[in-house]
Amino acid sequence: MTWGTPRPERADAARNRELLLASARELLAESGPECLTMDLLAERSGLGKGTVFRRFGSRAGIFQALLDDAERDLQQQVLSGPPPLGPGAPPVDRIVAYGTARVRFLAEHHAVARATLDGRHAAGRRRPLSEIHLRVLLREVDLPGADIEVLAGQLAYALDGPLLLQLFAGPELAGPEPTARFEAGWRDLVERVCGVSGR
Amino acid sequence: MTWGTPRPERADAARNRELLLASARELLAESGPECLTMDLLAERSGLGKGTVFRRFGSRAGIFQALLDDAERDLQQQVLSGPPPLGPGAPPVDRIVAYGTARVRFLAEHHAVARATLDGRHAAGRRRPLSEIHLRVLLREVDLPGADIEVLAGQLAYALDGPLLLQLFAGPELAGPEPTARFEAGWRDLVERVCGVSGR
DNA sequence: GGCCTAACCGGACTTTACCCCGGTTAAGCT
DNA sequence: AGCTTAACCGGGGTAAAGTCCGGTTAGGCC
Repeated sequence: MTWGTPRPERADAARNRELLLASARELLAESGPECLTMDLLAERSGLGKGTVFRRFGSRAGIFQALLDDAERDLQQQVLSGPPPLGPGAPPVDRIVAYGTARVRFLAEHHAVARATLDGRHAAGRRRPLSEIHLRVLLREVDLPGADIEVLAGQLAYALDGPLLLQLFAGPELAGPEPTARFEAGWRDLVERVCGVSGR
Repeated sequence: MTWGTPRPERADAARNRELLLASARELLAESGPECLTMDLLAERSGLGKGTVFRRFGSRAGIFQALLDDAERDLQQQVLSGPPPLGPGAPPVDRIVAYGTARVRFLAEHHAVARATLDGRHAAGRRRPLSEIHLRVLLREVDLPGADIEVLAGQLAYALDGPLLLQLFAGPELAGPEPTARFEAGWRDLVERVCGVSGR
């Protein structure tokens, strides 16, 4: 008898989870991440504050959950969408396509992404989705002597870091101009790292 | 008449600044970053809480100031130390050497670096020192068609990100084993990006 | 259907970052 | 030295995150 899932989530708990996420999205759309407080979220959802913390652990945890939810779409496209983002294209092309998609994703959700870092009890840093996908794709490229684990981490941060910094600095310069530059920069970086022969 | 420096820092203010940084270092050494509260720091320094906030703006600001101070040493070595970290070596060698130095720096100061991110009013994200140095050095390498600004940002985050994530996860696995792996990974990445011909 | 227990819920409580503003003092000029 | 003013200092006040524990309820088992 194996305990893969120690206990299924109770039905009311799951309902409250969805309710809280929905309220959070509402508040976020109305007045931005700054104004989303735990008390307000609890009141808006008609629940107690203890419940909010039980579900998400911390303020940052809420934003993390929101971001995870949004990321699932991207993940689906990567796993089973059309190439070159999905399976079927050469790995280097897929890596480049992933970067483009990721840049757009971050540009769209930068407010939430930023808020996941907030707070003293920040949601335990997890290895980002990007790193896992990159690791898989990099293995398919012929890279003799490379430490794939480390390289995947490096590229994942090379992708997210500068863009987020940019989005931190200027509130709303998420226009097409700078993001296009990041997309081109990513393509260039990947081709340098993988060599043009990898495709 | 130019106002390069709008006003020199008042003598008492400068004294208090040093006093506060010294107290902060003490508290940090005694009981770790978690226990450093603004009230405690003010009391320990014999100053008011308002003064602490005036100097540093926020809790994260204190850690930022501490980190800046430590970074100045590294900066000195880069600007005027012996090669290959300092001037006089081929640019690619200097970039590799910088990575090694940076990895060790982060491993040593990871607690403070992490705390820099804490708090809702995090110290306004600045472009890290790494990015500026890398930009200068990359310009000296022949990289046709590269967007140096973007590339410098990418490499700066490729250097800091994975290491910090690692240090976040495990409290004290800052041993030589993982850092050596990051150092090797950095060398490999730089050589791939710059081509072996760049040196 | 009734019981048992573990998980859940609420909301009062504590802690802590951050704000504010009246009183004080350093620095420069005459 | 005396004056002016801008900057500094103190510490009480506020808001919001995170904790705790007694009461409640869902879901499995007989």
